[in-house]
Amino acid sequence: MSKQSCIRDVADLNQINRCIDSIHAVESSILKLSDILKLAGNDVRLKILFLLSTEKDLCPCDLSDILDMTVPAVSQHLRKLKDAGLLDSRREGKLIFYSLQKPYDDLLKPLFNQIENNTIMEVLAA
Amino acid sequence: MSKQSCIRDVADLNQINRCIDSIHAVESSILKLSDILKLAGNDVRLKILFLLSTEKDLCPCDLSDILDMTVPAVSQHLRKLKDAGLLDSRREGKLIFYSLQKPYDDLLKPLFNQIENNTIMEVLAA
DNA sequence: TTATTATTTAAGTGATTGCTTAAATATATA
DNA sequence: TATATATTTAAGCAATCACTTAAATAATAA
Repeated sequence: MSKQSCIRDVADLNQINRCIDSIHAVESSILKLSDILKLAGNDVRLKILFLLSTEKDLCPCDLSDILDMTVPAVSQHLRKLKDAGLLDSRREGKLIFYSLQKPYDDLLKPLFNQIENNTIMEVLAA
Repeated sequence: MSKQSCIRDVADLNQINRCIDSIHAVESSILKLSDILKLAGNDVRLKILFLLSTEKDLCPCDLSDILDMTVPAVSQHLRKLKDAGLLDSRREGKLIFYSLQKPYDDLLKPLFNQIENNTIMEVLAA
């Protein structure tokens, strides 16, 4: 309540208060999820996540070849995903292999399913 | 094939080619989805989408009150979502009501379910 | 008409993004 | 050791983001 931005008397205060409560209840989940989606909301990173949802692991070098990008560019994306906890990494000699953390795999799976069935395009065509 | 960025002989060419093919097959879906996730990857917009997944519709004025934000700030977020086709709008007198387009509701629902059950936090705790 | 209200649009701004190139680090091999 | 390879880090930069404030539109009411 308090400072409303509009002075309409048509406002459904029930609805507004319900919404305020609803958002308040999930605030931290929303913040967490929006951080994850921000990372996934980049085509290069989404490709990396998509690939790692089926491949066991990949190194920056592989990804540079696959995505046809500069190695440092790939590395910086991997760093972001790693820092946010989406990826795991393990060293094997000169190579460093990145893999997708299970919980995030579960989280993103429904989206990737839509990609693989190409339902994304169909569903969003209308 | 062609220009590889690393000269390792350890590379699993089968894997790399499989990945290249796999990405190529879903390229346009990935681009589409990353655009959507980029929009959802902002806490204000994610809140708007979340609210509209349960509320029939809301006006900028409502959202300004609910989210405790300036009306123009809200309006500009709504514009982005509308431009991308995620939202519909209908005028009713002075008010303009925004609602979530069904296909996107379906797409986002699995994520919102995890939010409402607060499984997001639990699942991603480890 | 004029005034009020709801919304959008526009301009300005500081912060962030995603690349580039060059340099630094780490590991393996000769 | 010295050399080569894989990766990261750093600096620089144009582009984008998300807000702010002020002005413009649109619809209603006096």
